[in-house]
Amino acid sequence: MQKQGFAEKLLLWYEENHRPLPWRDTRDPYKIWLSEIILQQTRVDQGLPYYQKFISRYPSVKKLADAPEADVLRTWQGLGYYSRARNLLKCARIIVSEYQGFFPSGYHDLLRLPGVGPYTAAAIASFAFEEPVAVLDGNVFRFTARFFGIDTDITTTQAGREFREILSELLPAKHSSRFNQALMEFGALVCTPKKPECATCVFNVPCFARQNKKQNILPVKKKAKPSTNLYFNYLAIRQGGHLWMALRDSPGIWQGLYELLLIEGEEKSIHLPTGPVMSALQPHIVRLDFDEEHLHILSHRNIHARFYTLVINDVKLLPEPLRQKGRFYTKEEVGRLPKPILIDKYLRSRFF
DNA sequence: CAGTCGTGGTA
DNA sequence: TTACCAAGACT
Repeated sequence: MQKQGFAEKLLLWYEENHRPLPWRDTRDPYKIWLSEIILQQTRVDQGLPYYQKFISRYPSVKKLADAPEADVLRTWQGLGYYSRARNLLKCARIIVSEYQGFFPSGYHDLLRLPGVGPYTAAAIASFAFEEPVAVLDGNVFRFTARFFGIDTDITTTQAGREFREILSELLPAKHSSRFNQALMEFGALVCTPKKPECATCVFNVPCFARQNKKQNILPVKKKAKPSTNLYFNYLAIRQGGHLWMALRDSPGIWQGLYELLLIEGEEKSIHLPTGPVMSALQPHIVRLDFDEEHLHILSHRNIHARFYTLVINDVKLLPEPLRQKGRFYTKEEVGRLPKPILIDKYLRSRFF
């Protein structure tokens, strides 16, 4: 199949079938950047409401740059991969302070921004500035691997070089932005991971995977290593109408979000957690309840969480463990804090 | 380079 | 139910 014929067929399909999305027909780098960060490892259906919220609360990069991190994380709450939100804010502040509020237009300058990797830099350079660079996301890798029958593991850097070379060659001189978006949309709607729509696919005749019935083999992707278990005992400590919460400030899961008092266990246990923290709290406990274990699944962790509700008496001097990291918050304050979805769901069922 | 980082949807 | 995985980036 000739290069020009391929591009023409793809663009024709795109005009007829693409989804109308708010960031699609704009050249506004702010909107394109925002949508691309939100859509990293995230489906359009899940990301769309967040995009609307962000545009509504932060209509410009300047407004975003002025926001406190906790507010940005609260807006991001529920989307996951929270480093994206922290880097989003970092990046906005750099755009304002070092670029006078205007995004750089070149791939290599964009690549230096926090949270902007090879994919996102190419997407912004292409969609906002019509730079003729190939945009390689999961959709493009999948379609390309199937169509050309490439069995290189797409998680390797070698695959990056190999696929980039093929797509750079395929990229038309004109309408490269449209071409890139079309290829991604095609992967998302037709050449899907499971049960691709080969019967109606406009490329089904020349497609290697279709010819060789290897739609389920390609693309080749290294398997994720199995999840490990974590055992979280959360203490919802209440005093009057207040609830004790603390910031997770160390790098790792849920950095920047707020949670209840966490006592991590080594293994599954039906017993009340023990240790110095519990000992310090013990004399102040007025009431104690607990409920069944919640299993919270992350991409690489299984969190077995058990929540304990403690009501403690109104002492002047807080027990030492409670003074160190967090403090008591009112219900209104708790509602505004960014929280892991696990914590948010628990509080909605038992606290609010 | 391998490990880390969320959440929700699908088969 | 289990496994996969979605418009990746960072360390």
